[in-house]
Amino acid sequence: MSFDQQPVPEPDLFASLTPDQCEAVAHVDGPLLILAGPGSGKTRVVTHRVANLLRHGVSEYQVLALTFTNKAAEEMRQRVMSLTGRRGVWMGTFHSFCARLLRDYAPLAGLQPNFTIHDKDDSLRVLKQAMQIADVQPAHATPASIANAISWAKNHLIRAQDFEARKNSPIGNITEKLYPVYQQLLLEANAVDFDDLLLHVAMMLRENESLRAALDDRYRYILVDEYQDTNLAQYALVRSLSIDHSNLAVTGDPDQSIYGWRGADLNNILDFERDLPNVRVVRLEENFRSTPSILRVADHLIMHNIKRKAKRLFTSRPEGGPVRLVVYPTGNDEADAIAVRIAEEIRQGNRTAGDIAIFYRINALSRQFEHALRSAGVPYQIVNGLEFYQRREIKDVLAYLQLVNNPQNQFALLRIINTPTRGIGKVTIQRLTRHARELGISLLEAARESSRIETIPKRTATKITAFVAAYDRMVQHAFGEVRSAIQSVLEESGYRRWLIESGSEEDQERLANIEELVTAADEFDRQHPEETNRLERFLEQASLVADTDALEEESERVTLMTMHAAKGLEFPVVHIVAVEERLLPHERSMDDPDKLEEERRLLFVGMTRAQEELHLSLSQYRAFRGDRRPTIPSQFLMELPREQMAYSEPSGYVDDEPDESFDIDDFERPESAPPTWTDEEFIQEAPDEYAAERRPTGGTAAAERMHGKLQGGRRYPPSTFFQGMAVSHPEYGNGMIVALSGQGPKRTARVFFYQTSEERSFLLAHSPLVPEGDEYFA
DNA sequence: ATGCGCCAAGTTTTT
DNA sequence: CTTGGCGCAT
Repeated sequence: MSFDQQPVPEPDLFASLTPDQCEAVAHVDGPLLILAGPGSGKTRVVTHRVANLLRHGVSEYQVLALTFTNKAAEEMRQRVMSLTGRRGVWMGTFHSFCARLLRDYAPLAGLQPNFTIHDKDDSLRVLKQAMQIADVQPAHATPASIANAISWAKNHLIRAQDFEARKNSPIGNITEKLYPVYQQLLLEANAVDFDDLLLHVAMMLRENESLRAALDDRYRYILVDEYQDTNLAQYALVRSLSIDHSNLAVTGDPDQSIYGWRGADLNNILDFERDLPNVRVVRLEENFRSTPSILRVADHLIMHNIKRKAKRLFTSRPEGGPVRLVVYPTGNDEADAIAVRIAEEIRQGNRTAGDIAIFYRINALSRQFEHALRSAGVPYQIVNGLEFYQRREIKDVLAYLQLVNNPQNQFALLRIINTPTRGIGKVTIQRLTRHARELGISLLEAARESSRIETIPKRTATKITAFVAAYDRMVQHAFGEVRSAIQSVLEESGYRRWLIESGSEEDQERLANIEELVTAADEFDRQHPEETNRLERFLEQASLVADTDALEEESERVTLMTMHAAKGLEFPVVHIVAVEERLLPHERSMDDPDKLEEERRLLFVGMTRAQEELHLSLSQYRAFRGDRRPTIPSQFLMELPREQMAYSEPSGYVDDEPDESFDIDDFERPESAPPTWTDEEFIQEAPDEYAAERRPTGGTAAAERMHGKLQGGRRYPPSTFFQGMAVSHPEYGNGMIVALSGQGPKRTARVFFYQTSEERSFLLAHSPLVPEGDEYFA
């Protein structure tokens, strides 16, 4: 093909791209590795490249783009759409792609096309049933740990029949027994779990060369995003589709690999060049997102990792303010102070709520921040674990729909046969199950003929028959709009009436959630008017949504989420909280050097989400399992260029047990980082004698204060307090702050006390005032 | 069969 | 501080 015949790339695809970016966008045939640092415009490059492919005459149906989240896929789809006006490119998650493929070729995996996708919760139920059937009562393995082992095996393409326990592995031995039983149960229910989606498809392609070749031919150009997070099953899948046409382009960053725990293999990206012939490698190292100070701190941290490809991050953005590190007395103080700071920033018009995000290591930490933000009147959204589709009432309704779609799904049936309660109890279910197994029929079929089962009393059989009749009426609505299918379920099952009549506050909320589900169905109906298997698609979508998919980017709310969920996002202001040992790094990752490096990468990912401001914080004490425990600052903090950061410690906490407590200097500090922290809040707020003590010895004095050497110091930083705040005083009881005045050490609060109905003023730096509810922790 | 209440346990990250 | 699981009483 001569140059002249190539369509000339229209300038807009390459305009305002760096030379490196252009190189990646212009690449057409052959394998391509894009090593993209954080904020390097990766999505832009990928979408422009897709547009460029289409301009080169590649059919949109020959392009397959695999992402990690639906959200990322949706964003790409939008951008390609606006660049080219075309919609036919398959963009989606690995899991949704596999689900679709598996529906087309279900029999090859021993399934029917209407199979149900189980989430983790469902899988655990299946596993528990498997334990009953196999009659094992593991003493040293929890169901969750066995589920983990099975998941691990599946991610490594080890099927039930191939699984062999390592010697002396108790969990391994139990898994060896249970994995086949578990798998058999899934198969009988015509169901798969998350990992099966990948496993079945990978195996199908491995064992069926003609199918593999056909799909390889169909998907000529494959793009994989976040390649550093792919596991063996995903790797096998992608590789088997790029043998005859190895136009495989992957983007990723080894420093952002944070899913090792779920089987992601960093070697997939580290060895990519070795793995494919003639790989073109493009490095995107210029960062367009963060200020230099943020980037330096992140870079300093990640340099402590051994397993990485050296990479240099640079930016031409303006310097910006220093990264802040703040130490609070307690986790509540931390949450309150951050909430108050955010409220203030918004009030002053410096930021909008949507500019700001709070990241934490574990979901459990979200609570206190939620609470604090609510008290401060700041709108927020949580991207979080107990998400919508996990709620009981939603899962109940979905179970009805799943049974409608897949009558073999005994797990769905077990969930709803007595929900709402209709007099079909444990014993009856046992009898039904037994009958079903003896005759080799499904549980639903057994229920259908319950009147002919001798062990079941007539009265009970009548109830079962009524249930089956209701079910049959639901099925009649299965093929139209999803909305009417749900409405039919709600009416016929009596679920709606059940909730209405209960009258409890909680159930009213459930009702509202169900209405929300109806709305979601409505929307789905509108978006997929011509879809034939509508209900099935709706259920599939419901199973495969990710936490982050629910994130509303446009909404003016502060975003709370884990650092894992933050991947791929960016915010002008980022707070990373609870940077403490056992939390970050997490205690279960501290012993293993590889896991420790992953924790470091996780913090790196969190930091590099920040565009303009980055705040790190921790507390000396944190509530844990009910009681309060002293914390240890994260070892990662000792790896930061602290001389370039703003350190502050808004309060001198008095500590009874100095030895066990917090000492930020317990760790080695690089020679290049003398402790000359700028301490803005300290200078502003602390009495002079503290400052005098601090200067000559720097961080040591700070550490001493953390040790509680300063007797009689205040417990709460003045910035904790705000107007309207409920406070408590040991002498006067509970009250509310009606006014605040003065600055720094002279900051004064005027408090109205309920008991005495009088107002008093306090110098906050010295008063025993505490936020209401915290008085017990003095 | 249901429902309440107690006790125990366990809490990383997620498609 | 929560959730789940189990046992007992109705």
